[in-house]
Amino acid sequence: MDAMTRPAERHHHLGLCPNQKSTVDCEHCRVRTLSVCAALEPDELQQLDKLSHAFCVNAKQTLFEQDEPSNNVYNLTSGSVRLYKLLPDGRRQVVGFALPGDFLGLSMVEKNAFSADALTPVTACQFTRQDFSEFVDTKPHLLRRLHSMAAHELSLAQDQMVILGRRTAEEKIASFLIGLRKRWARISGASVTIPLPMTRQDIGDFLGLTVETVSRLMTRLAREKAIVIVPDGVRLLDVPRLERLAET
Amino acid sequence: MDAMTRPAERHHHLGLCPNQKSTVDCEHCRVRTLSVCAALEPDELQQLDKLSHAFCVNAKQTLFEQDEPSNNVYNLTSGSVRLYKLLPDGRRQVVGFALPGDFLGLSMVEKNAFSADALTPVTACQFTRQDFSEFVDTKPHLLRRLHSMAAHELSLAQDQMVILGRRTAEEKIASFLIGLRKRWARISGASVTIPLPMTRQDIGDFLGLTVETVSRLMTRLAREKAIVIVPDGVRLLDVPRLERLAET
DNA sequence: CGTTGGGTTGATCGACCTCAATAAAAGTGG
DNA sequence: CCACTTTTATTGAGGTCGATCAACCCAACG
Repeated sequence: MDAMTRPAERHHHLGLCPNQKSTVDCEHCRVRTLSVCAALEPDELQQLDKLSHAFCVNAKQTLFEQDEPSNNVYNLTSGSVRLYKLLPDGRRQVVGFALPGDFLGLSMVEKNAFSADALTPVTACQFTRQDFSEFVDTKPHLLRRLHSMAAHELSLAQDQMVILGRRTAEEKIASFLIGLRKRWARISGASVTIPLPMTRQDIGDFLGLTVETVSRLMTRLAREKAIVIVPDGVRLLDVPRLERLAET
Repeated sequence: MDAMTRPAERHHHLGLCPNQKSTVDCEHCRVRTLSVCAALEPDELQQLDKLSHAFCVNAKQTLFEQDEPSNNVYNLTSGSVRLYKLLPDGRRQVVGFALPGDFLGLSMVEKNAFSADALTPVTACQFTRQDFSEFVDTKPHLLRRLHSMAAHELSLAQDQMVILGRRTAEEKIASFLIGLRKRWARISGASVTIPLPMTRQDIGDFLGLTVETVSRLMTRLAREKAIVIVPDGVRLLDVPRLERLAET
């Protein structure tokens, strides 16, 4: 899978950001049909492209931080991003992982509700919030699209509330794997091997568990032949069993 | 507080729905400035009013159910509503409580993502999803408003993820009380006494706790003079302390 | 009245956390 | 390429917070 090549990219030295425009051409953009751009006609796509800045960072770089003014919005074209909130005492809650095609800044509010940093090298189309907001004002169908993506995000957040509030550790892990599999499938097609660009700590902070619990349960699922742990990813052997654990 | 009069209304016999239109007149609607209607000009308000059906149910009645086609959307004018998801084995996660001014059906999708039932007698402006959706299509600024309300919902959902994933039981209770206080303040002005139209079980299902834990911690906060438990509500004595427990 | 639903309280249990050690992998500099 | 550090992952032993199980109270209501 294309997605599985990313771990290699990790080895770029920090600061050596690949010297490329994030998309040479919106027409041939690999994530166009997944992203907010799916709502646009060719001519509109061109107009929007004029406002776009190629954006590109290496792993571990910060895109933006919680409570800071949100000057930019991003349409992610490759790589993955961790979205999280910090409590004053350092506890962390990961509120989501952004994958190619995802839009950061859907709500177009003044301040960032969370921090975002790159888990892998990331490319994106960047817009100033102002530019993007003004463009949206001239294209009601784009606003519709934005709204429907926000509605989808809300639905995912509510599913996550069920997972956090009412599921056991094992069910949380299974739900996480099944959910991620579904998201990768939209992007790069169905596969039993799914990339895990995030650390165990990140997974724990997403599921309300400790690193140790995540590690133990992944090991146990592997011992019981439900999964195989591979470098930077996981292979799902017994999808039905995982789905049973995760079922709504 | 007006809101505190609701518990008395609870004693209406089921089936005896108060015989009144939910709002005689949009112009004088008490929740207009809070609700989706705030985006509308007087003439638009009139147009929308033509599509509206007065909706009115008693406590414990169902508004709509998870996974059913969402034929209607609602603009809540009085009362409160429990929104929840059920797992196949009966575990329940309350994903939110809707209060006057809240809109149910923000995302305008085909199927309900959760069930909703009245905690108190409820009045609302009801629209068919079709009617409302078509109306929205003619009013981009209304779509903007809808989107901004959805963005706000998303933000609340993410805050709830932090509460569910990374807070202790005591912090959960404090966050819940402080959060609800803030919401009631928007509706009926600041007050130290906040109505709790929901049961301890509902609070537990919202916070990922059992009834017993909710009860124990409320009792403890009361014993320590942080709150006073009153019929169908709570009086916050030591707001600073609760805010410290709840702080972001 | 008896029944029912909601709330409180106590005793006990266990899932997950904490603390600690080790292992494995990735980055760094000579 | 090899030593060294740093980061991430795994595993074990023991503790704890909140769950479970059970009893009881009380107000509402038929």
